[in-house]
Amino acid sequence: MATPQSVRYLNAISALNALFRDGGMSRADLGRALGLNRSTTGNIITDLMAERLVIEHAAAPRPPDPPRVGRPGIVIEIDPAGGIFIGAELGVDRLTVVVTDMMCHQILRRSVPFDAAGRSPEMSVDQMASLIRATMEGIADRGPPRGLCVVIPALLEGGIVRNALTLGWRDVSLGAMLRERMAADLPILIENDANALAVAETYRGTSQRFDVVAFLLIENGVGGGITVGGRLFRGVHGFAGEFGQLLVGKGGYGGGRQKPGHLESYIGKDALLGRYREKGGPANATIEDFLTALRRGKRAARQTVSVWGRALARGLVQIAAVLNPGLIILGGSVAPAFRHVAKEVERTMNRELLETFPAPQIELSTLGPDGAAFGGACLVHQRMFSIDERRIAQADPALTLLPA
Amino acid sequence: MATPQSVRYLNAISALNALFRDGGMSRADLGRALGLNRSTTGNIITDLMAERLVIEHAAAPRPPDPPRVGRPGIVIEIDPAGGIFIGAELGVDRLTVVVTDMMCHQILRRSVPFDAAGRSPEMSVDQMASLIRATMEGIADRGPPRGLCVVIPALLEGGIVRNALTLGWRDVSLGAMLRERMAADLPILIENDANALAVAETYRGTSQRFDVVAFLLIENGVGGGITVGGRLFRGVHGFAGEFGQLLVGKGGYGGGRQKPGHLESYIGKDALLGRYREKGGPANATIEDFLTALRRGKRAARQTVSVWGRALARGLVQIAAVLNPGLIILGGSVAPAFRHVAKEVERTMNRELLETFPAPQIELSTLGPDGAAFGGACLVHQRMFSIDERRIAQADPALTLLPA
DNA sequence: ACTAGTTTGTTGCCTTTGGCAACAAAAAGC
DNA sequence: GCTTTTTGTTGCCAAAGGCAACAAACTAGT
Repeated sequence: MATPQSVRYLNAISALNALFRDGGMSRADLGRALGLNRSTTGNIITDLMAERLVIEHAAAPRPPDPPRVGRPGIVIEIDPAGGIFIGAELGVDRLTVVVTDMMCHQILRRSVPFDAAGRSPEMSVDQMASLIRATMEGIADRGPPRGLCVVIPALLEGGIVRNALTLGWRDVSLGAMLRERMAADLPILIENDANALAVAETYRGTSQRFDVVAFLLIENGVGGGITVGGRLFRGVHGFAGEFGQLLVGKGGYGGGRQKPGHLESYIGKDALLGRYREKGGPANATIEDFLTALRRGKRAARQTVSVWGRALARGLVQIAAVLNPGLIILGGSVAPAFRHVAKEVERTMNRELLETFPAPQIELSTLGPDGAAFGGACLVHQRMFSIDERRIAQADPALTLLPA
Repeated sequence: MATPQSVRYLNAISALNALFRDGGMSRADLGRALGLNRSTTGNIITDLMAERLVIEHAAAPRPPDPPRVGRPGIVIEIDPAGGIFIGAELGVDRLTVVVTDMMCHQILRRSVPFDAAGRSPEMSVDQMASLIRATMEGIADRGPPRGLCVVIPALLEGGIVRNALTLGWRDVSLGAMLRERMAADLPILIENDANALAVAETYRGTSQRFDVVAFLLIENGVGGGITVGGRLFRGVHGFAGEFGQLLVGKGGYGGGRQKPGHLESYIGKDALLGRYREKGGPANATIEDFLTALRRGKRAARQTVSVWGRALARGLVQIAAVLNPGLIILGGSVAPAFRHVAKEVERTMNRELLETFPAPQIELSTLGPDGAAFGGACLVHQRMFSIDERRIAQADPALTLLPA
């Protein structure tokens, strides 16, 4: 169902996105960009200002690079103090909170060491909640929190942690636990780490160069996320993009927890280091040691990375064949090894794919260790800037977020 | 940009879809289903009747099963004579045309033998065009043609046939050729056969039981199509779902054209029959012969299908891991072999996928040899019943299709 | 310095759309 | 036959966008 009010909602969201994407501009320019009348645009801006979503740029900057004739417009921009978005990552050994402003620029981060194995889920969530609260203190001037997204390395199903191998959690009602501990009107999302990173990447390269992008996260385990038009593709149960389960052979080097044949057991950290040892690498080498050895051209590392690259290429071919993405981004602590096999991997992909089939571009993630938490903030931001089908059906003119 | 007229467009499309999905009903019932006022619903129906899209059911049927008190409503339904949709398949050895009514029910089909190898693309398209024209004769009483979709076993890119191995076509501007030969105002689509079959399946089981469905087409080559919410997922270049390129091993039984390791070279018809011969099957066995031998429990066939099933299972695992579909449908002339390995395949999938990962349901396609052409008709139908973003931006109140 | 020309933001009026209330019509139940 | 219930239609209202007009603010040229 749509009502005359739905039109305003749709146009307001479009206006907000145009300002987010293309930066501040005058009402007249915005109207032209959206194909709306100046008067209509003016009304929309009035509404958005009432919601503290946009603001008139105080000191109108005087240098119009191509000198434009006529009365200069008042620049409208996303209100930097219109609110904040909070992303929080609950990792195996670290809690990280990232706060972004309305432009989704990071304005604050906190990170503390953490030992998931040593405490119950309840205690972990308590610690996370107090870290979030502590982080929010002192930035009340940036406006109200518009939402929170907790990111966790786990298979999720509707706010419930089905299985978090690295944390040792099973069937934990994380959503309900967070709801109890946070303000009642705060929208709360929960997301898988690979998915959050995938969204973070589309926010980084704001250009959104490709409609379909796959993100491959290579740590101990191997996960992934798929974005279509910048939004997550989740599959029926939310498990799409679990690339670790791709079959790339019959064996693998998993340490028992991983299934033989899985991409995970070929290119994951455990597998890589296991094979490294086998080839003569030091017994207790870390991934950083391995990468250093690679840069120095050590033989054991070179041999190891070559096998690693072949398995990776096979996995990437599978992803390309199914999704036809424009870009595949590699992330996680193991991903930097790709530099040393890039040419080989690309050659393999072009060989294995049909000649008429365009192979995707492969890139390394440029996100740092806060990437997942930042992705969480992006997800809440995205939610606010996206059209909510349910809102179209309402005659409610308020543009505020729905409760989670 | 949205205007007050966009609201009418959105609501009219919703009404049309409700009538298509749930069958005829009164204005009052429709209004309740959509959450719209009775008066608004009445206005929308007036508009739709003017477009010959819906009609008042002539003889109001008198048996209200749960006897309802009050004035009985006039049943509104999709106008069966409101127009026709044409799907046409250009196969290797057959031309098929299927015509459906506004409810997307097949009302006519024609199929003639054809020899693609023996003639130029121009001649082939000529023959197809005259078959379509001949089919349309004599059904003018069903209303105007609302669109045509030509289905072809090829890699397509924006109306251009990039590569049709089985037809021997390369870089043929099929779209332009059809445009020349058909009425200027007829919307024309061109689609890959596997994609058309995928859409046909979602139209068959109108229930649309799952949001994400993968269709695997197993003929000589192996292709596929992916639907999300009933609509095709195409990837950046329109090549998503090219499952034939999945890597399931190192060898395979391709006849030179197929690449080693590809799913295609393991489970395609050529590969299957090649392996069948190797295991002692008759030298010139057809796929039908093979399936008969299977039903009769012949040893060579049983051994062959067992290997075939293992490769298939590996391919299905890849699809499940990437897409997390609720259902994978197997189609094509080789698909019936699945019955003999169903249990084994499902066991393998459950073994290879993580326990928390829900394996998709696997089913055999129930579409007959006209399935692809029918899918073409479905695609045009779907196009008319879907919201066109471009239309929202227009203040044009007419609901007719855009030119292709 | 001054005028002409251009662009901006706002205001009033019109059209389209959906919601609401009222009404006659048509059926069931008593 | 009368009451009750439901349907489809008809005015009237509010909300939204388009259009035209206007004052304001700035550039360019004289």
